[in-house]
Parts: sequence; structure tokens; C-alpha cells
Amino acid sequence: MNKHPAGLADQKDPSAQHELPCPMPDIAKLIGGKWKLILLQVLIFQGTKRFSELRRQIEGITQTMLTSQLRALERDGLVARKVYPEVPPKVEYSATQRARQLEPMFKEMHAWWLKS
Amino acid sequence: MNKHPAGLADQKDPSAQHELPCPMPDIAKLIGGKWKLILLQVLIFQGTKRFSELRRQIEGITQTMLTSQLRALERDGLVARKVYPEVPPKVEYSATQRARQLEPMFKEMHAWWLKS
DNA sequence: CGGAATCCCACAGGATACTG
DNA sequence: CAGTATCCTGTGGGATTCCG
Repeated sequence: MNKHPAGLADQKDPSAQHELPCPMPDIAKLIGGKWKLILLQVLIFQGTKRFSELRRQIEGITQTMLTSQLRALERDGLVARKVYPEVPPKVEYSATQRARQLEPMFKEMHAWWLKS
Repeated sequence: MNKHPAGLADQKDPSAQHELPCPMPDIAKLIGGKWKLILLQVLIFQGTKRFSELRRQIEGITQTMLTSQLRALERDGLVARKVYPEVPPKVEYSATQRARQLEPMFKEMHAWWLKS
């Protein structure tokens, strides 16, 4: 895992022109992949959702992928999972505080998309 | 390619709680993958770079990937490629205006990374 | 120096079936 | 309903070699 940091090489020049904003590879680990950004976007801007709601809304995703991506996001503290011990089962997913702080970034992305 | 739009399903509810900011899949096409964000970050915040400079700085990337990712970014209008017809060859890459408008998004990402 | 051409593989992502 | 359990495929990405 640490074999290929895939980050930026050390800057020899002490007076870097501009400091580079952070390790993208680490960020990509958290929000990369085909579905995570979509998932986060939905949970951040639309609030809590049930598993089946997400599956219906995120057209094209399979249960397998939905589960695995939600689990990954949960592990990274971006999504909260609430299980209601009922029958039939009911599970709700929501964006954590950490994830909700991504809202400005999403808006910047959106603005960029419109402008470009 | 169009078989799986992988976007968001149509919202039946006319009064959506918040409009969702844009098609993430399309954006992911542009800036997704392992290297594109790093590449853009460097070119946006550090300006024009030669091929060999990028290769040295973006530790871990191979020539093959560097070439292919730069080509993809060029196709999408995010990177400009300038060839100097000299010997030995010299090629310079720089962020286009379109790419430079991503700067706020990068800063948001950075801010988020620091906070989180 | 800055590539292009090949070959290769791991793994992200998908299809299907079954279950508490 | 909300998952696991398998199995499978495509391709993103890498290693190596050659070239103007």
C-alpha cells in the first residue's frame, strides 16, 4: 500500500511558487470510484435515504456495488448507517458532518460545470 | 457507452428538496482516474511544465500513463500542449482557462481535507 | 527528450442466485 | 427489504521495448 505513494515528489525549491493543495491520491481514495461522488451528492443534498430509495434513484447501480460503496463510505466516516430492527428490515443512510462539509466543493464543481 | 448512463433517475417529485448539482458521471469522466487530479493540480498551481518535469515531480507515474492522461486532458480542453520543434525535443504543458477555473474547487477540497 | 507500440495483469465493477 | 455469496469480464494502469 505504501509502496507507491503516487503523490508529489518533494519540492527542492524552498520558495515554492504556490503551495500545492494537499495529497490528491488520499482524497481520491475517499471519494474516487464510479459511484461515491453520486452517492455523497444525493445524501448531502437530499438527506437521509433508505437502501431501496438509493437503488432506485441511482439508476444503473447494482445492489452489490451499492452495498460495497456505502460500506466504504461508512468506514471512512462519510456516511452513517442506521438499522431499524423491524421486519421487514429498514436501513437508512445519511451523510455525516464530515461529508456535509463537502457541500461547498460540490457547489464549486457544479458552478464549474455550468461555466465550462 | 450509452447503455449505462449511470446518472440519477428522474425525480418524480416536482418540488425536489434541493436541486442536485449536476451529473457527476460526466465530471468523473473529465477529472477521474488515478492521475488527472494530480496533473491538473500541478499545472494549475505551478504553471507550465515540461514532460520530464511532470514525470519527475509526479512520483510513481510511468511515461505511458503520463502521456495518455495528458492526451485525455488535452482532448477535453483542460490542458494545452505546446511543441517546440527543436532537437532535442521540448514539449510544454499548461492548464487551459477552463482548467484554471477549477482552482476554487481544488481549494475547497484542500480546505475540507484540513478540516476533516 | 518525448514519446509510440506491445504485452500483461489486478482489480473495479457487474450478473445472478440465494437468504435472514 | 436489505443484504451476502459466487462467479465473471473489461479495462485502468503498469512494464518493457523501440523510435524520430
